[in-house]
Parts: sequence; C-alpha cells; structure tokens
Amino acid sequence: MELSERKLKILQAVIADFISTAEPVGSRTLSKNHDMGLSPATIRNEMSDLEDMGYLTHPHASAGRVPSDKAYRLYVDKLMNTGDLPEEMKRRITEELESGEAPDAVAKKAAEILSDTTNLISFAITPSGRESKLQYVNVLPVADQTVVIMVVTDDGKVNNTAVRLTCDYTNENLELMSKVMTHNLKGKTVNDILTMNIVQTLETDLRSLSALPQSVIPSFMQTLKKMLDSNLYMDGYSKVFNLPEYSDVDRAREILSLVEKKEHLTNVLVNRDEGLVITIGDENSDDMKDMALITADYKVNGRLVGKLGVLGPKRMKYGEISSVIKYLTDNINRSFEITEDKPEGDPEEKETDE
Amino acid sequence: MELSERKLKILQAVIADFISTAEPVGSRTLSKNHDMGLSPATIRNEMSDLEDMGYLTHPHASAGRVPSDKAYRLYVDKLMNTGDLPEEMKRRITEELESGEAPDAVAKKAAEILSDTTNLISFAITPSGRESKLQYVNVLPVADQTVVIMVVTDDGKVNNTAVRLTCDYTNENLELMSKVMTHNLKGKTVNDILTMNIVQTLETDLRSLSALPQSVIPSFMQTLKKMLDSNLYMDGYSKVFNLPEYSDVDRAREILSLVEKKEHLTNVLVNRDEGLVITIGDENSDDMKDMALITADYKVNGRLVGKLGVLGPKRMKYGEISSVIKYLTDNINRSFEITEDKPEGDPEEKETDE
DNA sequence: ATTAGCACTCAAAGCGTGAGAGTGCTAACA
DNA sequence: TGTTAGCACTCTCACGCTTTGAGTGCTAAT
Repeated sequence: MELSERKLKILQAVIADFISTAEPVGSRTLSKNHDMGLSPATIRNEMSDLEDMGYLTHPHASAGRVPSDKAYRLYVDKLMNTGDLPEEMKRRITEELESGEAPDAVAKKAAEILSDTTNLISFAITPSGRESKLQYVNVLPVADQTVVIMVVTDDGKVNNTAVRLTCDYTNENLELMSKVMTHNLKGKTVNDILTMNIVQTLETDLRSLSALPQSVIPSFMQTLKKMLDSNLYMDGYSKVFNLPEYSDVDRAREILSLVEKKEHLTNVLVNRDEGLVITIGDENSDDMKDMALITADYKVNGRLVGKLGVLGPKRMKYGEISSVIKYLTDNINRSFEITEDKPEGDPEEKETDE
Repeated sequence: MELSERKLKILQAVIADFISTAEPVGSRTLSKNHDMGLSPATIRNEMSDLEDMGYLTHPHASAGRVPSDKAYRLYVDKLMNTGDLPEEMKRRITEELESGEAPDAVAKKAAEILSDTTNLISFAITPSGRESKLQYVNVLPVADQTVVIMVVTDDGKVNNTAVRLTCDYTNENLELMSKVMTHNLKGKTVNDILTMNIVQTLETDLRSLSALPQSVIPSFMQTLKKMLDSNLYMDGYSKVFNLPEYSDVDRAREILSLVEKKEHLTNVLVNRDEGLVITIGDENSDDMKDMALITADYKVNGRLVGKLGVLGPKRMKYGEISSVIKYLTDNINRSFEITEDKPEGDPEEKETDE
C-alpha cells in the first residue's frame, strides 16, 4: 500500500497531537481539531490502514492511536518542520553563552540552557583531549616538596595535578624542566605523547636534574591522561516529573538511574555519529528503547570534539529541539573558532563571515 | 511526667523499628520483636504517655506510632549508638580515597562514596578559596593574543582563565608581569586581594608594559572570583526511589527539585555550623521540613573549608551514617594535612618506574 | 501495676457498576 | 467508488460499597 497524500496528512496530525497531549488520539478529536474536511469514519479507515502499514498502534481496543517508532522516524525525516527559533530565544541563548569561557564551563552552561529551553534532561560532554596539541608544560612550585604540573593545549584546555615529590627541587630546576618538556613536546597530540616513550626522549636533556624527572614525569602522564577523559555535565533531572509518561515512579526511576550512570552515557555519546543525530526507540540501545535521544557535536578550534543533547520520551518536539541544539552548537563553534589565523602549522583556513 | 527507663526503652524500640521498616509501629509488633517482657496492653499505655509527652504521633486512629521530631532529636542526642564501622567498609573507603588528588576530585569522590555507603543523596562542597593564600600567579602564552592566567594558592587550589588580549605581548612581558604580581600578592588571602585596589598597587611596577595590565588584570580578578565559589558535587539522585517515602511521585519530585537547586543547597551548607551537624525536620529550613540533613566539614591545610553530607527522610540510620561521615572527613583531613612542615607522617611513598 | 478482652476506628484492598471514549463493521448515500 | 452515518461492541477509568485487618482505648479482672 502507498502512503497517499491524505494518509500522510492524517499521520502527521496524529503525531502532532500525540506529541503535545501524550494521549492516544482518536478519529473524532482529529477530525475536529484539524478540520481536514473528513468525517471521523473516513479517518478511522485511514488510520486502520496506517496501523496495518506499521505507522500506528493501539494500546487497547477502545483507545485512540499512538505513533510507532516507524512513524516518528518518518516524521523526523520528512514531515516535521525545523522552523527558525523565535528571536527572543536566540537572543537569550547568545547572551547566556557569550564569554570566552573554557570548554568545561561552556559545556556546563550549554547543558543548562538546553534543559531550560527544551524542558528535558540535557547533557554535554567536553572534548576529549586526544587530538589536542600540547602547547605548554609548566612545573610550578607550590610548597616544600610539592609542585603543580600544568599542561595547556592549543584548544584552550588547561589541566593540572599537584605532586608530592620524593626529592627536593630548586626553581631553576623546575624552569629548566618546563622548558625542556615544552620544547620537546609542543605541537604533538596528547595521544601521541602518551604512546611514545617520553622518559627516554627527555632523559638526555634532563640528566642534570637527577631525581626530579622520575618524580614528575609519572604525574605529567597522569595529567595527560586526565585530558583524554570527557567530562559529562547534565541538567534538568527533575524535569522528567513534568511529563505524564514519568508519573509512574518506576518509569521515573528508570530514566533517572539510566542518566546517573555517567560513564555509560558518556560512552553512548562518544560513539555517536557526527552531526545532528536523532535516534528513536528501537534505534537506541536496550536501556533506552522507549526514549528518544537527540545529539549534536561542536568543535573547538576546528577539531571535532564535544557533544551535547537531550534525552526524553519518544514523544518530543523534534523540530523545535533540533533547532535549539543546532543554534546552540553553531554558537559554540563560532565562539571557539577565533583562535585561528596563527602562522603555526594548522593547514585548514576557515573564514568567518556574516 | 518523667521519662522512665522503661519509656526510654520503648521509645528507642519504636524509633529503631520505624527507621528500619518505615511503617508505623504498633504495640503488638513491639512486644513480639523486642521481647521486653511486657504485654501489648502495657506498651500501649506507655506509648500513649509518650504521645502525650510529644515523642510519638499517630498518623490516624488505628495506626501504629511514629516518632516525632522531638523523638528523633532525643534519639540522636542520647539513644543512638555510633558504633565503629566494619573493617571491610573502612578499608574500602580508605582505598577509594587514597591518592593525593586536588580538592575538587576529592569532593567528587567523597560524595560518591557517601552515597554508596548510605544509600542516600549525598553531596560535598569544595573549599571556598576565601581564606586561601595566594602562592603564585602565572601568565602564560597560549596563542597569538591569547594567554592563560593561572593562580595557585597554598592549599593546592589551581584556577585558570584563558584571556583574549586587546594588545600584543612578548614572553618577557608576561614573565615580568607574573613575577611582579606574585611578588606583590603572595601570602595575601584571595578575599583580601579582591577587596584591595589591586590596579593601583601594581600600576607603578607594571608601567613599562603599557596596555598589558589593563587586559590581564580584570581576568585575573575573574579567576580569583572563581576561587571564592564552592563547587558542589552530588551523587545518588536515583537512590530516593528505593525509599518507600518517595514512592509517591510528588514526594520524589520534591526532594529532587530541591537538590537540583544547587546554589540554594550550597548556601545551606556554607551557613552550617562546624563539626558533625544533624538537623531533623523542623530544625531545617522550610523546604526540608520533612527531611533530615547530616553534614560535617573537612579541612585543607588546617583551614576549615569543605563540607559534605547526606539528605534523606527523617527516618535515617543516624548512627551508622554519622560514623561514615566522621570516618570520611577524618580521612580527608589526614590526607590534606601533609603539606605541613613535618616531613613525617606519610606511611607509603609511591615510586613509579619503567 | 499489669493484662486480657472487647468495642471501635480507619486505611487499604477488592468488587461491581456505569460512563465515556473509541473502534470496526455495515449499509446508505452522492 | 469513496465517504459517511449509525450502531454494536470493547475496554479503561472513576466511583462507591463492602470487607479485612491492624491497631487503639477503655474497662474490668488479676
């Protein structure tokens, strides 16, 4: 059977209604609310067809219709309109985001905005530093036998670790060490540094420092490892209680415990495709089969890095939310783009206009 | 009326039973479970007295008794036993905590442990840097027109901000600036620096740098301000669903939205008394009237700083939880104590080589 | 002073009924 | 032939009634 123009229209109406009310939608309501010049009976016939085709389901015999995963997929691919955001909202987002913050702060803020505007649980992961290029290593004195190792990368990430030393140091030693390490490692990616035999590489240059390198280098590696991890920020936990699908405690528990497994969620996000990705119901992993997940990525310094998104019931305002996420990531990208046009070896040249 | 020995014993039994079952406890159950050689009728009379005295309440005429806030208070002050923790648990806590981490990481970990061991919502705030003494300022080059300002304090806090400059710089300029700022500000508390007129103080020394100070100093102040804030880490959101008192969605929503108001919660914690503090029901602010809050503080470098605690129903295992929190803060204190001038005290020295 | 006994209370669970929303089918209609 | 009105049927949900059981308070006996 073909999806006639009329069937499409009805399907769209059912989906729209269900998204906004969370109630199964019946033929009568449909014919009233959407004045499509058809009687309930006709609509009923069409809906019956749509059910046969797998687009609608029946919770039980005397209830209205509910869209299937297949219907949502069609809706997202063809039917929904990703309209422009209201100026007011755009303004607010830009405003809240504006400030040359560090990636972590931006991610946190973005999750906040996203949850506020969508009324769903939101999250954002910060870039993994895997491909970040080391810019600067600094070993700084803090107290007797204690120093801080600071690593800065070209995309603005700064990580540090405090180390208790097993030996004494002088400020000159630390400075020398910082210089040598920076000189040897600058421009290399974090990942590369972690996989190369750094001790050997530095050994000759640092011979004069006796025990110092042995004390510091493990912690330096530690700091780099920290840079590999993505940080996950979340917001809007308690928003779920506003949704009728979670008025049942067990359902609420389900989604909230899911979201509390941070490593798991991080994994899901990291392994996601690039771009704006929407996965609905069955398309998700087992623990999210009755939810929908919308994510997008953002770039720092032209490098693909962080992700953000929302999680909620399949009945979500896909169009609107996609627009918000799109607008948000665009804004973040733009705000991180500006470190360009330096002479140092970055081949791609991006020009921001408009 | 006086609280006879027997009344106390009965009261304690009621509280103990209610804490473990969440069901109003009746005279019959009590006489069975606690074989105190008294018939239900006698217990009934005593309970009636206890009710008159304000220690017990009746949800309704034909239900058992429930402890009042006053009863919990008595229990916490006199009746409960703060036994020692099982070795197994101690071992686990020490193990998980052991590693010279930064205050932020420690707080996060502590919240995690606390929620795991108590099965309640837990949180930990990191020190406010208000009284931290500045140790080191460093302005470091990151890219053209971009530098990172790093501030290190004596208690191991490290904060940094990336700044886009409005003027050019040379490495020498930055170094000079770092030196001058460190020299002028070292040993002063963050709070003091924020309230003094720093620009004026530095102006003469930095005259040679033209526009650089104007670019950097506001961001430096920004970084210091960040140090004032306590970071709040939480864990165990979804634990509430295991408690019968939150099987009602509205109750669950109540506690979870409360906990999501991070600034509010931070405030509550910051304004709390020192030491192990337990507040029950009415003793709390309006939005926690039917919960109990247990907190304690921990010190970094001898300075009173962070707090951690749990939030849950008034029916909580006060004794056990207090022990855990006590043990946890003791451990944290010990692990942060070492920056002192006594070289002794660290049992194990880790040596990594390869 | 304690306890057995009994009447009483109240929440919670179970049951039956009726209303309402919706369907599917059939027959009539343009 | 596609559309529609009509009608019987189905199923959930809300309501009220009854029963059950846990627990109390009081009284009288020990």
